[in-house]
Amino acid sequence: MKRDGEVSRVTIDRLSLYFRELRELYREGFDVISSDSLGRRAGFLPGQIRKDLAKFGEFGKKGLGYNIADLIRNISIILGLHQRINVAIIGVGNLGRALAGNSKLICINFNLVAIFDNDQEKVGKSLNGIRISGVDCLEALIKERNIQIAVITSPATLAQSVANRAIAAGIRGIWNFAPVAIKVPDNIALVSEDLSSGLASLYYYLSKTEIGPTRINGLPRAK
Amino acid sequence: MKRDGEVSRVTIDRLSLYFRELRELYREGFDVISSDSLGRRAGFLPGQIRKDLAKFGEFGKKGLGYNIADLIRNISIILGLHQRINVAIIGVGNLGRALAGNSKLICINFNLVAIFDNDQEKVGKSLNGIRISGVDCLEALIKERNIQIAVITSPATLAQSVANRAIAAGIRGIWNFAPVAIKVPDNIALVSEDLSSGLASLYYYLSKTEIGPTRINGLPRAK
DNA sequence: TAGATTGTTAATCGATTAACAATC
DNA sequence: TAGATTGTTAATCGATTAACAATC
Repeated sequence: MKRDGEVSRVTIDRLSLYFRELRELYREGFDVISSDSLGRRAGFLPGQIRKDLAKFGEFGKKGLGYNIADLIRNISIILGLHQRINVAIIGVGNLGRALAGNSKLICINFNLVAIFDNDQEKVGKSLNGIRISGVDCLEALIKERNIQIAVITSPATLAQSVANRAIAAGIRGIWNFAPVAIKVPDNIALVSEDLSSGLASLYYYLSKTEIGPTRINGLPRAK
Repeated sequence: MKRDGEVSRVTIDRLSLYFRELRELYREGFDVISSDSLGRRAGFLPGQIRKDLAKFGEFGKKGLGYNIADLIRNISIILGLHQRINVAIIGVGNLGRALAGNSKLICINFNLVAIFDNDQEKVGKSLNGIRISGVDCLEALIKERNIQIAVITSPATLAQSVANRAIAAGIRGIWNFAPVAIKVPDNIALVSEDLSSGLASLYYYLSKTEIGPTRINGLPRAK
């Protein structure tokens, strides 16, 4: 998602982490927190938290800090989490299953209303109380159930065509987990999760700090 | 992972995306590619690709472009993907299962040598040919099998303690999928996947472009 | 050779950090 | 009041983009 131009993706990402930590603090019974303590718990500098929040309003009290319940409510409105958005999952592998049973994994309660798969063995069964439909019903159900976000957990080979069809049927956002770069028109929001890049950066880090006999004899390095 | 200081995490992430696209190009039978075409396919500006690669060496030929097979090999060495690193997965939910059956989802062939879960029902069964062990065996197996990376797919409540134990047992990197901020010593590489932030940014984008009756009456906006 | 494309430098842009006056 | 902590400005830092000479 490269459009927007107002508030950057990194800011929104951090906001969702503050949100997660604030809900945990709330659960633990705290009422108020300073940017300093929140930063220590969530792993950010206090100034960054204040700056991020200040982009949207004045939520704190000088000398006191932030009221946790209020801030949770406000971030929820900022991120638009209060919206009731219908979501479909396309592709019932283990990842699709993991996302379908969301509440523990994803700290956002999304409104899953359809699940699709090509496999006739799976069609008709249900997942978390929702019937799995054939991908041939994609367009019909997207329209019928007013689905706005498609979560793509299909194989990479099918991702682009499934995305095209979902967009043509009226979807407005795509959350792509298939390991492939999919293309969408400018007015469609696209977030691609790239599950392997995290692992790649671990490999990279480990190769640089490797000790002992397995030492990599280094590539030419810049500078 | 905030340490390092040489090449930034965003660069490494992009490198892993170039890698993925290059392998696809190779599969499609291409021999050579320019930064321009690669950029068009993977969604980056050609100059960015050249710049990223130039940090590690000179891999292209002026006037011609990059040899695909060579570049795949070189990026693989840069990222350290040629290392044989033993990996454990801790927590057998659907996400753990998805990652255990890696090859399609993750474009990196990691060397999974142990899987842990607390559930006695699961212990003893196998997943992708690997026996699930009780978490009580964590330290013993990490040492015995020389495991360097722990993938945490346990519930959030257990993540920190499991991380502490894995680190004490000698692990060097953690790939965390539990939705909680875990703390590790400076010499341990940590990559936390935050699965909900992508969804949050979709909600944010949709709330800003909402049309029709559901229009959000805006929060105060910066600037 | 002429056209294409790299590697790299310079210019721009944006994000993070430091610092502090305002104020609860 | 004194101490704490915000919101915000200014300084720093880093990343992206544009442009081009070198050269295949």
